[in-house]
Amino acid sequence: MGFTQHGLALLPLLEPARPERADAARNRNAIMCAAARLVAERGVDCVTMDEVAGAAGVGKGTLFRRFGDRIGLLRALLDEREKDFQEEFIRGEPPLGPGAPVCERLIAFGERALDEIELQGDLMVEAEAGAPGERLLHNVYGAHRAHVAALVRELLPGADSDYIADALLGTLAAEVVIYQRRALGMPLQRLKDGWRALLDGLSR
Amino acid sequence: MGFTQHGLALLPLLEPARPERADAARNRNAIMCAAARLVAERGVDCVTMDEVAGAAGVGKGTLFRRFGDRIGLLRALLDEREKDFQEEFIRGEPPLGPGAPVCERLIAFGERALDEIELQGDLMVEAEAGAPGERLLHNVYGAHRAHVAALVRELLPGADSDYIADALLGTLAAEVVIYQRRALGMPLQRLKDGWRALLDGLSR
DNA sequence: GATCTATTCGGACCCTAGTCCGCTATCAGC
DNA sequence: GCTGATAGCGGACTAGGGTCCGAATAGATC
Repeated sequence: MGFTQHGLALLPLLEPARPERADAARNRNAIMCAAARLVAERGVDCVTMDEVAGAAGVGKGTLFRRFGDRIGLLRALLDEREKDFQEEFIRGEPPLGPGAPVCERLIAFGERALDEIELQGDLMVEAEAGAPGERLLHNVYGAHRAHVAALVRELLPGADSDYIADALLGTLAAEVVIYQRRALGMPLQRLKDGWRALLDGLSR
Repeated sequence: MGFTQHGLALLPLLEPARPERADAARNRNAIMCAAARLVAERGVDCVTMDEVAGAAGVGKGTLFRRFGDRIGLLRALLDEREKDFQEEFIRGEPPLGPGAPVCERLIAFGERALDEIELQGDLMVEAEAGAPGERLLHNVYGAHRAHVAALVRELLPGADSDYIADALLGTLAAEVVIYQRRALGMPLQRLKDGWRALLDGLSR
């Protein structure tokens, strides 16, 4: 497994003026590989930062310098797939990407997001669980929000698209989806149907 | 300020068989008064459990024995008002209580919930920020969910009322509302209008 | 290759939530 | 009142996240 530089998720952000030093890059890679392995082996909530540092063969200071905090590290682990997702809904094929009818794109967006949670929900829940409100201020939420709001603006020209975007994205928060899937035992398909019904209801 | 026994929020829960011992009741009261005072003075995120214990004149063990954890203490602080809220929407006057048209009741529910967040949002955010998903498993969410789902079931007989309840309550999560109010600067009235529009959209 | 500076490294340290268990106070029954 | 079982108390202790700063290293410049 190989990881590239940058821990951000919004697309074409300017790279740092000076490239990262060789030892720093080596360590970043070692840390992310170790973290990914430990998380896969033991589950995200049974991995401490000390263990990650130990497994990567670096000191704790290095770990925190690179990733800021635990949440930062987890987000970095999710970053690759998130970039793919963003690429798909911004420039990818319909129905997720441009070209399909707006309502179809929204449906596809939700279904894709639910699939992603199905795949790495635990990690996402933990990564969202930082300081209260932090996830909402982060790039990932911002990108999703901007995308959904833009589509809603097309779909319902008079409506408060920003508010509706938050409302819709609320149903796709990993915490909520995991609760519905595990605690309530709702099948994935039911959530997809519900999402579609929500959009149908709003656009009718 | 005086606080009564019990830390739960769902309505007529059976009281413990044997009433709490006198010293325990005294300590509970001292702790809650101290906690309420410290939170009011310094803001909820600047109060540690040690400080609360110190200010209440009890040991740390007592604090944790009574309230389980930090979240438990904060929830207990919110409990009185939450009980009032539940009383209002279950047995109170219309439009919040029974008697008004279902849609009106839902609108009133959301507006009341938003007002509550306006009043003690910080505390609520912090109290919701426990282990991921914990808030959803708690009595308070359960009670709100049951209420909203029941109303939705009446309003839209064919729909997936449980799913819709989660979707609607997502917009009333303290974390989201605080984000909209503070980070995005949305006025409270805009959130109330948005809530109403959401319900109009769904019931149309 | 020597030198110099900015960047990075790493582990000792701090803070706070939460646990544990021997000691103490309460109160029901006598 | 006395007494014994039971519930409650409290502070020393642990664990894990996050900080700090002197030491070490990369890599640009000469």
